[in-house]
Amino acid sequence: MPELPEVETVMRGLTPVLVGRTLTSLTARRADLRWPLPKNMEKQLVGQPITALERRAKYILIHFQHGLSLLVHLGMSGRMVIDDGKTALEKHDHVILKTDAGMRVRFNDARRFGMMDIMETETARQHKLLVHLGHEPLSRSFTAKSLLAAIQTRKTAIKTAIMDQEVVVGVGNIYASEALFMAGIHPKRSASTVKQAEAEKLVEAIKKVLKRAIEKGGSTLRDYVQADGELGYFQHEFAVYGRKGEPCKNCKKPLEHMTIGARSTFFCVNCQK
DNA sequence: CTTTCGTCCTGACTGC
DNA sequence: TGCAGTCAGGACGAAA
Repeated sequence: MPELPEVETVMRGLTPVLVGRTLTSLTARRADLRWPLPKNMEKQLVGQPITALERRAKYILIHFQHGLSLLVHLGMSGRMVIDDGKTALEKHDHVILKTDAGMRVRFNDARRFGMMDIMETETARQHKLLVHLGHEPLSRSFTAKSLLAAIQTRKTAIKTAIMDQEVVVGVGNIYASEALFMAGIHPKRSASTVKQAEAEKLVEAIKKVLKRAIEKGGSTLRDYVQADGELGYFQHEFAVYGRKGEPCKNCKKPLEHMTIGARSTFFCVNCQK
């Protein structure tokens, strides 16, 4: 389940394989993922040098020299598998990229919640999927002040609010539970009731939780092509997520579970108010 | 405008 | 062991 740290890790792993290389082939093995794949992907991108990779929210942008960019979202089950192009393709390998260095990148996505699109690099920020995105959580612009401004009129649960990409991007279901636990805020609290001091703690917690996860991903990136060629899916140590009934690491009281906005939520009723 | 809910998809897991 | 049913989840888009 790729959240921001996973996407960041995948992007960092792809960078040395792709940047500075020329795309020698691109094969779309089906016409759609979540939505139809762009028309003539191959014609638009093959033969072009890749100049840079970038992450925005949970999207990866692959920039090409001729001014087009490939936008990729991993969805729920999307993976980027790097290999030398000599092994057999696997089930759910939907899009295959090859470079002039002989490396192959396979976009494998069992559930097909992922997506790809091609856009002009210059106007990428105006793309309908990117234009409404809120602050990057690890940027300086994401502060208690900016968070409060975004949520002070919102009556929805604070957990739902921080998962809203217009408020702050990249906080998915898992890290939302983790960050709220770290900040001592009950996930069901109305967002509008969050006070300045709590917002400060929450912003701090979101940054810390995400940074820690990226560092863990980073540690597995030393040899970015792992034995199985898979990038960036590392073991997490969660404080609350998936730990219903287990003792709170803080107070030992059994952790609780509830559904908020149709999403599984874990918290400590004693430590989070 | 805000908020909720349905939807897409398939593998993993549960219960009988 | 097999099968049916349930759950998981990002984010759009429709509905309330």
